[in-house]
Amino acid sequence: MSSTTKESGSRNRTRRAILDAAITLLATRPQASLAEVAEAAEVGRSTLHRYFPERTDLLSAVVEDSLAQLTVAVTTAELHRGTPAEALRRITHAYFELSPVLLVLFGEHLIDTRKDLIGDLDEVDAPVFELLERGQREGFFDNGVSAEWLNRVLWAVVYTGIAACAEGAMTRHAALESISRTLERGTRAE
Amino acid sequence: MSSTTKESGSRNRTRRAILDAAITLLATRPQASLAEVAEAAEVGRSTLHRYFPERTDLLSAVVEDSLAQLTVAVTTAELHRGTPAEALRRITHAYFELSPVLLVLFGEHLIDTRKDLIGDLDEVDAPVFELLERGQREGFFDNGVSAEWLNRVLWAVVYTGIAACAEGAMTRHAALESISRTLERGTRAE
DNA sequence: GCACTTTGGGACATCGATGTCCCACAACGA
DNA sequence: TCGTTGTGGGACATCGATGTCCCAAAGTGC
Repeated sequence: MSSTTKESGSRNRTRRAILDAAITLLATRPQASLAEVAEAAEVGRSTLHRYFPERTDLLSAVVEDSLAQLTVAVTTAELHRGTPAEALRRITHAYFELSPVLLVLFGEHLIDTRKDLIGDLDEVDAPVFELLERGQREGFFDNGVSAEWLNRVLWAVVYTGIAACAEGAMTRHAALESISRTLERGTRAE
Repeated sequence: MSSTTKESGSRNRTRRAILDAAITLLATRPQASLAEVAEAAEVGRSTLHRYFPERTDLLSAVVEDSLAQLTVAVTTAELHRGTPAEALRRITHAYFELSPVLLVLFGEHLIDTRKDLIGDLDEVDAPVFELLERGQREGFFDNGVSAEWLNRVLWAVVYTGIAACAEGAMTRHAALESISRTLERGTRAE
């Protein structure tokens, strides 16, 4: 509930630099060493250890920060507004823009570190879940599968687009278009 | 092109046991140690090293074996027969049954070891690609996205179902049903 | 039963990642 | 300017994973 409070200002900046670098790096290479993270953050290895004494401390902070960013995105999307189709498009877009965060959260390494944060993830995308259920009730989304399944598919398809971009197989625009199209068709009711 | 040829018979059995255990284990824990692999295969660590001197040797063999299994599955599915919808259902089913193999191939750790095997993967599911293109030509599958995209979505959705099963969130039957349903709707033309 | 093959496990060296400590130096604020 | 705060890098100990070697024991086929 508080991370950018207190502290000297320069401490906050350093902390953010480390976190940003870690998220970017761990998104593509979850097994990256702390030395690599420090280098990516343009920070000494001892400084990194000063902020995050152990590797798990860094991992936890990365996941927490990712969840925080995700929360902001979900909240901003105001999924209760407009038609389910429109809201789906908004959240899809929002997820896509959070590429590194998605990658970090989707990668399974968080399982190794903090089991308790998995529950937080469910909490964070509760609004998405509600959107999916609302869409099902209103006849927009497929009722033949569970809302949980739709949620999983949402994540998977967005992830696929991000991965395709990362490989250079598609442009961001093309990926976003394909994601939206496939999701709309795959999730809507007859 | 040859792996179960020659050799003493007991060597083949041991090799298979190691490979099977490795695929199963690495599917869920790509970073598992060689000691764990040996234990899972009920084999001494020195025996493991005798068959696969280095870790990369084991990883390569695992990927090669996975590709071989995938090849058999794709060939057996005879994707050129029947309607695209039927063929899609067959390959979906086949992929799903190969859960651990899919997990191993989908996990990115293969990228670290043998870049050259990625091309082999494209080669292996070339028939799937052809199916998707055929379906597009015949008006069964969505023409608004690329066949490559459809292929990625196919993998992603099957993977999602497998993951859901692994977490105990769904039964295998429910997962397979959801996968098929979502894929059919998500990929077909208007 | 005998010779050959295969196996299991211990002992050992090595390597990279991690974590700790310390100290000189730079940055910053009153 | 001076004291406080933050930083970078080196030295070091530790740990787990990896890889090598060897030998006694179990398994296999003739």
